[in-house]
Amino acid sequence: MLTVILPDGSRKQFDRPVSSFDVANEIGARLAKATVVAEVDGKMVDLHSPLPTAGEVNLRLLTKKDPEALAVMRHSAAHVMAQAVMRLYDGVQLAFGPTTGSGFYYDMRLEHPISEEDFPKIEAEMQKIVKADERFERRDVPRDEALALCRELKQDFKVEHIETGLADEKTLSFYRQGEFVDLCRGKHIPSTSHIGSAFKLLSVAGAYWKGDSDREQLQRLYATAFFDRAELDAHLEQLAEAKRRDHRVLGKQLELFTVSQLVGSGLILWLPKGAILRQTLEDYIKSELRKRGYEAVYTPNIGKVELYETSGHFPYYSDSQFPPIEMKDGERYLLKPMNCPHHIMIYQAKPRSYRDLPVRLAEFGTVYRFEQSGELSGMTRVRGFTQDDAHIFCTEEQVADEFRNCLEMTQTVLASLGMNDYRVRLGFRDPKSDKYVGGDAVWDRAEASLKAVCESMNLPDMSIEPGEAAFYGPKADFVVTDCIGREWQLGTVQLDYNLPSKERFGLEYIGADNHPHRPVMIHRAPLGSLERFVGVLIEHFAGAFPLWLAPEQVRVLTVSEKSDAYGREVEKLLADAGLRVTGDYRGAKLNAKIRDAQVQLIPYMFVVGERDRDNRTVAIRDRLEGDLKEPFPIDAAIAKLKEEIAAKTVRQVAAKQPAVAADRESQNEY
RNA sequence: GCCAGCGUAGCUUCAAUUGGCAGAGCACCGCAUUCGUAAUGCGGGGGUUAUCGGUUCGACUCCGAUCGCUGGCUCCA
Repeated sequence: MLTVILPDGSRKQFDRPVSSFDVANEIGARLAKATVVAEVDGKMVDLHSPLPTAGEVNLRLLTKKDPEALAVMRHSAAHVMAQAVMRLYDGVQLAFGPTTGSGFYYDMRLEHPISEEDFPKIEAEMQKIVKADERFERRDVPRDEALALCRELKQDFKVEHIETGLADEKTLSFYRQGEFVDLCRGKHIPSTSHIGSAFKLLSVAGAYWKGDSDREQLQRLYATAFFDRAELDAHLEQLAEAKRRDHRVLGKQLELFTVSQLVGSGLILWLPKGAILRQTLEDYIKSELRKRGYEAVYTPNIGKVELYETSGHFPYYSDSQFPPIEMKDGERYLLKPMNCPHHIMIYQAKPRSYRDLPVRLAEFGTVYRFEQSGELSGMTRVRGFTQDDAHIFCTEEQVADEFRNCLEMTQTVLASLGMNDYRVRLGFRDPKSDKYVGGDAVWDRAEASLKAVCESMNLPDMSIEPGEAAFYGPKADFVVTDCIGREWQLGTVQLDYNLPSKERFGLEYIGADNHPHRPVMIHRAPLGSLERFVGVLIEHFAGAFPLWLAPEQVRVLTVSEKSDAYGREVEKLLADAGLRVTGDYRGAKLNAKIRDAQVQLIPYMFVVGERDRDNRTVAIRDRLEGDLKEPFPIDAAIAKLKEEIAAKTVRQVAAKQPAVAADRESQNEY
């Protein structure tokens, strides 16, 4: 006797073997038809797989209204897409086909290079399979049988995967729909008709087998599916909208930055308006640094190769550096890829006492890294960038407080810009890799203290990720998502017991005991790189910056030439008050001037006509609120803006794109 | 670096029948208009169709190479 408990608490009893589908059918034929997948005691199961014959189970029947059901359907759609491709092209070898946060993909090998022109054909074939309403049938088989089956199907990747990735599995499951059979963990929808017609192939890309660039490159087909056409349309519209606020598009439109072929790829040229953004941010960071006891330093853009051999950067990252500049006498200089070795030289410029610590050396340091050409992207991935860098040299006892202060400063800075949507990633070493300097004991100590500090701070969405450490130490990265769903590391705080060590720079300070001791280093950059940060910031505000950051804060618009002289007077008063102001004195109509300023996302427009001239007032038009109606005396108008600037008020942040963001893979490929 | 796609005026707004005279809109410049909260009218300039080579009577269009960009993979101190 089986007792099934439904979410509403009601119970049903069965004395015959039943599946979740049978239970649904018992409740109602319509429910049975609408159910996509079931959850038994919290675990997802196929609708038609048998329930236990005795005892009690909690059963949830999931329909397309349940978000979990969507991922299951998309996974099934991935199978159907693979089936369609196999029908259209010969010799298809399947690799992995998981779902993602916003859709799914399938990696496969085939002779024919798939292009977007093939998408309609593939979609049409998928539609046929959906119409045929093929059932998804699961089969669990012992591993030797599974191997035999995959060999028979000539699926080399699946054979390899069973032999390596799934070496510990005793039985393996396959799913079949129609003629298509795939090694797969599941779960799946009952039959292909549940996919409906709201699916779309999105792009094709290369992807390495098992993510290994030394191995074969496969074709990856990206697609998405929804239960309703309207949801698909909304998703596609969101993608289009995200593209419109891409920092590369807005950067050009708003004249913030450019890249010149002649200067070189990945080298940002800051245009005057972009430079204002950057300067304003730098000034803000500088004021924070002063408050927090940092000292400013300046260091050159190159250093001898030996410096970076000692630090380890040169041997570890020689591939991603501009090659050394070689002098006639054999001296070699490197464009600096990091600021820390230079700052270490400053630390070492004189003997240090424990009384001096912590020493906090800050610099907006420009560094150069030769990123692979395929990686370059707008301002977010570049070959030359400036870090809001600083290095803290402190005693072991001071580490926790210093580290906490760095994290806290980063949080303060992000919060002041309305950037609340980020996650914190603790990058620890990968125990299997040998790319790290320093012994295990040092690393264990560093990771433990970093973890303890972070756990005491309630950081958002914190995760520990092995293999994400810097080669010299573990770190806490602040990771944000851009408008098309890509994650970027911005702020970072890194703990370093290695560069100070005897094997590297052998840093010392004299302790209270009059003996030399080894300091600990913290590397930190709240914004990370100015280039990347501004790129993300452009998308964060969709180009509509808060007043304190806006390159042009206010524009004076004259109603006609009759108010020209007064307009220029107002403009001068604003400029004298320290505001970034321009005036529009064209012969155009006011409506046209307003439209231009509005399109250029200017926070405030001061409209002046003859009435204003006579009353010494301005009519304020707020970018967000429109005409404020009541005219302001000039002084009051200036005071209003200065107040908003002083408070660094953030009035509006671009709407999030929920379907695009956080595209992390789910683990259902097997 | 790898896979795929795309390069037409300042513009990520785009057009140009099967290969047959490179064209609009916006922006820019000039003239007229003097206007009170999202585009005034008229006129004008602007192109070696990314670059180089090939096929052809003829190439924006077809083929090849190079450069650049885009999406993804790998990498990211």
